[in-house]
Amino acid sequence: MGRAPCCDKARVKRGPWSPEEDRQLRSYVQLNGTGGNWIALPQKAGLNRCGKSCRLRWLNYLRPDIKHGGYTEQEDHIICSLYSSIGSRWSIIASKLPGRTDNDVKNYWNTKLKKKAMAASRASGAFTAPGTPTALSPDASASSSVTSSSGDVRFAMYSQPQPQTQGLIHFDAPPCKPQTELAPVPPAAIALDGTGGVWASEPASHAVALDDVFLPELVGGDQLFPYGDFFGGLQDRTLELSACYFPNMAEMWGAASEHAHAKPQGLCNTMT
DNA sequence: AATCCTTCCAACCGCACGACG
DNA sequence: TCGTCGTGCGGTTGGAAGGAT
Repeated sequence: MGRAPCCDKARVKRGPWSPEEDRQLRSYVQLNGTGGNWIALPQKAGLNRCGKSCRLRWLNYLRPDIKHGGYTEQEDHIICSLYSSIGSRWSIIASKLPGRTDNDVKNYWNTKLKKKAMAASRASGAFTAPGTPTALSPDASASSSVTSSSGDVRFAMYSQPQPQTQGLIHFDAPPCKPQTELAPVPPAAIALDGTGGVWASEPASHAVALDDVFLPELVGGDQLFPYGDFFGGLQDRTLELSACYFPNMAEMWGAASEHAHAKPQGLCNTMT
C-alpha cells in the first residue's frame, strides 16, 4: 500500500493550462509568493489544480526568468559535457544554465542534442550510444530500444544495472570558455595540487579533501574520479568541475555576494 | 487533399528525501 | 524512533504540430 496521493485526481483539472489559469497562478505567486506550501496554493489561488501541477507550471513555464529554445553552442557543450560526466542529473545540469529548467534541458537533450551528439561522436569515432547493444553489454538482450506510441524512439531501461560509463557518450568537448550569459563559477574554484588526493585552493589554507568536493557517487573508493577523461583530463578542467560538484554550491553562491543573483532558483543546498 | 509518420514539449507519475511533530 | 507531509527529481507519456508521401 503506497502513500496517499497528494490530491484527489478525480476532482482536479489536468492537462494543458489555459491562459486564464496561467494568469491566476502568475498573479497569485507574484503577489503572495508560494508560501512554502504548493499543496495549499491552488485553493488559495482559486485554481482547481493539483499543487504539484501548479509548482511545475510555475517553475517550468511561468517564472519570469525562464528562457525557452534558442540554445547556444556554449550551452550545448555544457549539457553534453555534464551529461557525459554525471548522466541525467538534469537539475544539476540546468543549474549551470541560467533561465533553463531541468525539464527543458531534459527535453532538449532527448529530442535534439542527443542525436546531434551521437552524430558528432560517431563521426569522430569516439562514440558509445545509449541503447546501442555493442556499447552496452556483452549481453545485448539486456537492453533494447522501443518505439513509443507517438513514434519517438525511446530507449528502454536496462534490465540489469550497467556501469554508468557504458551508457554514456564520450565527447571531445571543447573547452567551455566563460561567457557572461553563463552562471559564474563560484570564487572557490580550485586547482588540483598534483597529488591526486587533495585539492588545494588559493590560498593553500583552503585545501579540501577530494570526497568533500565531488558527489560521492562520482568518487570511487580509491579516490579516483572516474569520469575525468570526459573533460579531456580532470587536471585541466578544474574550474568547470568545481562549479558542478561542490556539495554546497548554493551556499557558496550565496557567499559570493556579487554572484548571488545568478544562483538558479530551486537549487538544492546539498546535492545528493 | 488526405493520410501517415515524425518530432517536439508540456505535463503527469511515482519515488526518494528532508522536515517536522 | 517513527509516521506523515511537502517538495524535488528523473522517467515517461499524450497529443499537437509539422513534414513526407
